[in-house]
Amino acid sequence: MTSPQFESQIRHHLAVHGVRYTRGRQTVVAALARMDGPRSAAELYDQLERTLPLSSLYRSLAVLAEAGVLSPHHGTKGLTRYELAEWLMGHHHHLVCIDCGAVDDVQLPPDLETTLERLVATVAADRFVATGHALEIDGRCAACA
Amino acid sequence: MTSPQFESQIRHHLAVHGVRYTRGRQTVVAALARMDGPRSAAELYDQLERTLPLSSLYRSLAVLAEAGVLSPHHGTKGLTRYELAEWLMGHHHHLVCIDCGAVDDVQLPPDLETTLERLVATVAADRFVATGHALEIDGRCAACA
DNA sequence: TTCCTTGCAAACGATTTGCATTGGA
DNA sequence: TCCAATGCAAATCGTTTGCAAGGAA
Repeated sequence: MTSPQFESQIRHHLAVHGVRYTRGRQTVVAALARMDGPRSAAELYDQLERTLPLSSLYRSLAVLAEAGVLSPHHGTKGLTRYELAEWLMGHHHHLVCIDCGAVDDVQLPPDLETTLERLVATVAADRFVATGHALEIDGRCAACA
Repeated sequence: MTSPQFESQIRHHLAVHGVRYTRGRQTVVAALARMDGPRSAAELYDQLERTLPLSSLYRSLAVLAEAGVLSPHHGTKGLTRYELAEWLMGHHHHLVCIDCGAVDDVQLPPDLETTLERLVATVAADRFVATGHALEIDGRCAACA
């Protein structure tokens, strides 16, 4: 199912947060771990061959996101897609193809990530308490260029 | 209503695109021009004191976005917020409140924007033809902090 | 006239919730 | 045991659409 290392990290994380890791929730996490990008409730529903009711799916996604295991990603058409949180997947940014819509992950070289973090801190400064950031780079992927 | 310079630029842009600049559409643009960040249909509806029916509002937003006068921004809670396109507003980034979902515009100081552009160019490098970028800074706004 | 736009209400699709039942610590 | 999780169906909420009436060219 889920890669074993995620399995134990998540189990521990949820235990600490007093959240049960039930079969339904494990199923959702396992499905997402198999994916190569964020997925919506409907997409997971299909992927799981409709064995898990949509309402349960939504509830699992909400609980797991609340617990910090998943992070929601709001995309086109009002769909919310979820992916494993950054502490599991690693901090990354997105390359979004303006032609085909494909989303690729990019990890910045440490020095650039540091630069970006300093930049964010400077900008947020007094008017805002920054807790995170996301850089989206728009352009054309190799296939579309 | 709308700052006169926007008024004429938009009017010309729409004429070129064969799209009428009706009173309803002018109202929507004027309302957005007064805002300091992207706004959803519901927010504009309230701002306009419910004088403009929601369905008309949605239709105006769709037409104006399609014509390139507005750009949509998909945010928390499945809401789509719109703002004047960058060719009108100038390039900027967003501060997004993770509690209330409010979105504020930030313009980076020129040196930081330059830094960011260099960073983007470096990252995109060979695998991607970058045409733009968007930095989202997540955190808590003054009201929610 | 001939399109395009508007308003109202009904329709939609994604997500949430009430409630009775099941399951896990 | 006992509270949390689940499933189903009904309810919500943002958004879209059908249709008839109101402009503008």
